[in-house]
Amino acid sequence: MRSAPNVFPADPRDHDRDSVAGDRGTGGAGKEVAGAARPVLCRFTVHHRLLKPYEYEQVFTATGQRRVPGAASVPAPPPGSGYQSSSGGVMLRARRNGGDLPRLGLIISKKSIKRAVDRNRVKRTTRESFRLCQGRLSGLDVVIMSRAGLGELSGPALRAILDKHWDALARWMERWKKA
RNA sequence: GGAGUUGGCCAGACAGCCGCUGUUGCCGCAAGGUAAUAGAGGAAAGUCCGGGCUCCGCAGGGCAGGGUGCCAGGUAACACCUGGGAGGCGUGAGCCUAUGGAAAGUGCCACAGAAAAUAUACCGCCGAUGUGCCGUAAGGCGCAGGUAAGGGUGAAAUGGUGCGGUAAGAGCGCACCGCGCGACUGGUAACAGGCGUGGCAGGGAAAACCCCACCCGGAGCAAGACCAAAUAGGGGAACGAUAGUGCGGCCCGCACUGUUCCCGGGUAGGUUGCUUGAGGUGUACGGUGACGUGCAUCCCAGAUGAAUGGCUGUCCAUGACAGAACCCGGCUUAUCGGCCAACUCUUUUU
Repeated sequence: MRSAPNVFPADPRDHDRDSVAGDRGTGGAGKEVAGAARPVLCRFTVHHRLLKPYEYEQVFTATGQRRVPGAASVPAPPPGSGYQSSSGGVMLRARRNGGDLPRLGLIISKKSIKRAVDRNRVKRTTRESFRLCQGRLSGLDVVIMSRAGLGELSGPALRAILDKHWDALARWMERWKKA
């Protein structure tokens, strides 16, 4: 016993959300205008995260580092599909995942940042920065690792470091698209 | 007003925008969308105790090992809390105490000191008693010996003060204090009080072993339970007028191979355990109190590569220590600043 008129306008809205590059937000009703005015790109859900050890392993294999010797389940990547950089206590590794969504994984070790409060703060700041920059990082799996001393940085300082990383990564992605 | 003691409370506030996780409603086949709502702490920490819960096991007794240690109560339980006793600190409110036994035994106590435990004679005092010598004598000098008052050493040296006593001294005698023992009185008890009695038993350490009393199974949510690809391949059933191989001269038959189904197993992964609880708040009653009982009312984080955040503005005037991971009760440690209540001391005024 579902009301038929409600079904119809809900469908196109859903498609807008799913397609990342969708730029046709000009709907008819007032509610839909408010919904389209929101920056749709700045969400951060479960699908934006690396969840399984296998997914982390793919990134490490693509950047030429095999962490677990027995991880034979990861197929050998084509050359040039991975990217890595390191500066300011932040190590970044990335690979193309073949899809549109960017995905983020965090490895913040207890060894590098001692206090749980600092670890949580670094994770939150990194996620927030990734969330705001994800429009330039589509189709990438990114893993952020921490080095010692990262816990002493303030929020703005950490954000500046991450912005540099995102810039470099986006440039690398542009070059690959032209080639 | 100043100084302080105890107990309790808060842990920047507000607004806007963008995000995250759970729950509920609606929409959607689903993925998901949308609205509402909730979303770290007083210590969430250290993991030092005590429990619940789970599995192993079945715990009745003994041994070993470990824990606790004045008494009574509270509690699910405790090493916690409350009340009391004893000792100590403080003018006081109050605070502190690893607070059973060292005359059951074994062992230890550096240095110093004569001696560190059956006490002892280094200095000192005496030399009444016995005796040697000198002297007419009074007496003197010695020896045997007496002595624990005084000195010195030490953390600690056979209880302290006073009087008597003596050759000098000594619980040798006496008084008071301290100590031990005995019965009595008060108290549930720890203990206290006075009475009688004993001349006094000797330092520390039980966080050395030990003795006494009481208590204690082990491992922990990565506990455990369930679903279950792939791979390996165990068991059972059914199907075989007919297949293949082996046994056999042949048939029946037997063994293995076959197809289908079921069971078992449990890896990757997933679900659950997972938050309604020795729960909070209010109130009445009982109790000095910890707390208990009754009634009413509320639902108050539940992530799992791990949510509770970011930016901007205003104000107070710069916000410390710090982040749940099965859950409770405690302890300990870290901590910027502030508020409230009760009480104490002191100054001034009335």
